[in-house]
Amino acid sequence: MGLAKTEIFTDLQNEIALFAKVFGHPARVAILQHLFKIDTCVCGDLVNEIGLAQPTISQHLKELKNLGLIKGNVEGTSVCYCINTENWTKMKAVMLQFLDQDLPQTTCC
Amino acid sequence: MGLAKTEIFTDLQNEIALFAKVFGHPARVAILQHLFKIDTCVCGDLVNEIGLAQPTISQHLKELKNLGLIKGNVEGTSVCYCINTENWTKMKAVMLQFLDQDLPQTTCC
DNA sequence: TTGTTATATTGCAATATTACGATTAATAAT
DNA sequence: ATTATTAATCGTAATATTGCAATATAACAA
Repeated sequence: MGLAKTEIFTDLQNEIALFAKVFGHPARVAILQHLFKIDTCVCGDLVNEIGLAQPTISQHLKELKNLGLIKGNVEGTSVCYCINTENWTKMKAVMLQFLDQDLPQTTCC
Repeated sequence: MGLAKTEIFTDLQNEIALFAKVFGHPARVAILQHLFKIDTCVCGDLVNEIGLAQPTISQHLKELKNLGLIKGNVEGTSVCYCINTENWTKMKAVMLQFLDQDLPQTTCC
């Protein structure tokens, strides 16, 4: 199929999966790390920094923007991107809750 | 293509993406949540619990096992699965480092 | 041995993802 | 106005993912 049966899972499970999915490509990880490092930068900088073609970077930026993790601001012919700190914090809370569960005491091996 | 250019990214970026990718499907999130909740369970229980076909669950379990996040133990005709707590802790450290970066002070909008 | 149960593997169809060339749109500079 | 610059969009090829039916495997039971 190639299509997840989202309807049989909880909203939280689907939300976690959606966030995780967007982090599931090293280019998007690299974009976010770069934005954290230098606060704001234009699309062209990311193209140079990362080394993928401009349409490819643009596509990755779009996915990050769709999930609300970054914001873009048009400045002349450039577009300046930055972390959406409010949404990042919300996302982090969701992911931490998942990652930070109490480890089981019993294991099977 | 459908194939990430992993060679242009750092080991850490690729590692983060690999972990995130495995969390990028709600079935695998659900499996892990269930294992955290009841410590250990056999494959068949997960099939009932989650509601996907047995081969599908088996495939998701394999991916979690390949990344080292769960362990499987053969018990007669059943296989008992549990969280690999040591590797989970290691994974968590990597992901937290990524998620918990200091928020930028400057934004572009 | 024969059958039963539980899980893994194989094969495949449907869909999604990744990457990029070509093009478009929008602003800026001359 | 014309041209350059920047980024988004479109179209498409290559590959990956998801889900399951069918089958294989492995352990136990009678």
